[in-house]
Amino acid sequence: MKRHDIAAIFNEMADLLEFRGDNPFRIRAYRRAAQNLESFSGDLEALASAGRLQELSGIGEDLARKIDEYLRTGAIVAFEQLKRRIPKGVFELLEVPGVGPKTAKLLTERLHITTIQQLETAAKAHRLSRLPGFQAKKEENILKGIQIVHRGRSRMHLGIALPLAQELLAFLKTIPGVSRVSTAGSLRRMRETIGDLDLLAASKHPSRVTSAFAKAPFCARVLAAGQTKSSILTSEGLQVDLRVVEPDSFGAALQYFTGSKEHNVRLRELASRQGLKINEYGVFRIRGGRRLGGREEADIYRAVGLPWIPPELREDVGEIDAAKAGRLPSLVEAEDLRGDFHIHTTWSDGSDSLEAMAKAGMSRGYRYLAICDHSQSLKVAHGMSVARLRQQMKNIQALNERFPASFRLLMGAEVDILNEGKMDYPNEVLADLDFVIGSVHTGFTQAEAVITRRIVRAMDNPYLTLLAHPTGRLMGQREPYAVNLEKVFQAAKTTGTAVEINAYPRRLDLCDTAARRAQELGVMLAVSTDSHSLDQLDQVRFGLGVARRAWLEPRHLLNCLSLEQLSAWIARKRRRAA
DNA sequence: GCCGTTTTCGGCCCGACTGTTTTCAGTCG
Repeated sequence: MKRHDIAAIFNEMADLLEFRGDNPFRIRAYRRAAQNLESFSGDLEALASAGRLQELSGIGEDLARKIDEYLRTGAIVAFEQLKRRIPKGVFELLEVPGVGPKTAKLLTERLHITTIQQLETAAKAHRLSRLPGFQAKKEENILKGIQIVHRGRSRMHLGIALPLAQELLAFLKTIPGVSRVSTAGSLRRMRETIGDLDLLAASKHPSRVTSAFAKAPFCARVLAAGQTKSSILTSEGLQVDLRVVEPDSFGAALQYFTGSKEHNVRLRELASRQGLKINEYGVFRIRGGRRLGGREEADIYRAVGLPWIPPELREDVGEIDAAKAGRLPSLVEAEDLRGDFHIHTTWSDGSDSLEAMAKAGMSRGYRYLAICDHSQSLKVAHGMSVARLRQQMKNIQALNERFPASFRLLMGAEVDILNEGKMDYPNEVLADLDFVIGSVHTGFTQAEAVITRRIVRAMDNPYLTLLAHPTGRLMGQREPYAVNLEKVFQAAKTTGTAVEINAYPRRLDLCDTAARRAQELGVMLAVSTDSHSLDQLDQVRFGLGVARRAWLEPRHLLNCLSLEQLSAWIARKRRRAA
C-alpha cells in the first residue's frame, strides 16, 4: 500500500529533522501527515490525479507535492538528501531512555558515537563527562537506560497487561487516603499491546501515595519519584507510571493521562481557539483563569462544546470532528452481545464439556452459544470425523431439550479451509449444521494470490457463515499470512459471509483498523472468543475493545442479533446459493 | 510545514521531573 510507504517516509523524515534540531512544529506537521495517511481509507492515487491531495487534513502545498512525487517516481528527493546528511545507525541512540535528539547529536558530533555498543563503552570509560552539561550522574543514567534497552522493552499484549493493571489498582486502593483509581494510557484505550502501564489515583495527599507506591513489593527500581508522579520498573521489567492528583482534578487528569497524545493536542487546540486552557488540573478561561470544571472527564469535553468521547476512539482519527457534528457512534457494549460463536470443547482440543460451556454461557446471560470444534483433517487438535460430529450434534440436541427456552446451543463446526477453498466436510454434512466457521490452519506461507483465492472461494460456499481469524497472526509468534483483506471483504459483502474479530489476546484478528475498514465496506462482523475453556469466555472483553476501536455499533455485529434474526441471516445466504 | 470566529503571518498543548542550572534546557508523556 503506497500510503503506508509514504507515511513511513514522513515519519522517518520527522525523526531526521528532530535529530537535526529542526523546528518542532515542522516535525509535528510531518508526523501528523503520516498519521492521517495511515488512517485514510480512500483511493490516494485517484485523489492525487484529481489534484485534490490538499483536501486531506494536515496536507498542504509542500506535502501534497511530495506525495505526488512519490506516486510518480517511487522516491522523494528531499528524503534521500536528508538521509545522506545524517550518520547512519544513529537512531539506535534515541532508543535509550533519557537520550533525546540533542544528546544524540552531541554524542555523534563530539565523540563520533553512532551505536548503543559504542555509547556503553564510552560511558563506562567516563568519556562522556568531557561533554558540556555532562557529569557523573548523567553518565550513570545513560548506563541504566542501556540496560533497559538490553532487557528489551517489548510491548505486552492486553491479555497480560489488563489483569496485571487490575492487581496494581487493587494495591493502590489499599493506600490510606486514595479515593479513586483508574487505568489510563493505551491500556484504557484498549490498544492491542501496551508499552508501559499508566495508572491514576486521587488523593488529598499525593506525595504519600507516590512514596507508598515506590515502596511496594512489586517495585524493582524507581525511575523517577516526584510529589505527584512516579515511574517504576516491576521485577518483570515493565514500566509503570503513576500520577496522583487532588480528587477535584481526577477527571481532568484522567482525560489528560488517557491520551492519545494526538487526541489531546487536537482537543487543546480546540480549547485555545475558544479562549480556554486545558491541563491535567481542569479546564480554565485564559482570561481571568476561572476554572470551569475537572472533577469528571465529561467536564473537559463539555467545556469545549463536545459530548464525552469514549477512550477507544481517542486516536485523532476523526473522532473530534464526529463529536462536533453529533455523529459519534453508539459503540457496542458488553451487554449488547447475545452470544458467542467460536467455542471448543473436549470433543476436539477444548478442556471443558459441552454442558459446562453451555452453563458458563447461560450464566453470562447469553441467549446462544455455537459449539464449533475442529474438523477432521486437523489431527493435532483432535479434529472430529463426520461420525463423531453427528454424535456431538445428537448430544447437543439432547442438552437443548433440558435447557430453558431462553438459551440454545447451536450445532456448529470450525471447518478447515483446504487448498483451492474446498471445505473439510462435504456440503450435505454442513447443511445439517446451524453454524459453520471456516478457517485456515495450513499453508500459511502461500503467496498472496493463492491464499486470497483459497479464502474467497471458501466464502462462496453457501454454508460458510463466519470466516475466523482472517489473517492468522499470532502476536510475537507468527506473522499474518499474505492474504489481501480488501478482496476478502469485497467477497464477504457479496456472498453475505460474516468476518470474525477473534478475541483471543494473541490474535485480535481482525485488528482494529481492518475491522473498521470491513465495516465501512458493509461487511457483517462478529466478536468471538475461540474459547478452549470456561474462563476464556471472559476474553470477549479484548475483542470488544477491538470492535469499539473500530467504531462498531451493535448493528454491525452478528452476535448482537436475537436468535431469530441470526437464523434468518444465516438462511439468507443459504437460500441465495440455492 | 500547516492553517485561519485571532490570522495569508505568526502562531502552533501543556506540565512534571531531572540534572546541573543560580533561572533553565532536555526529555518524556
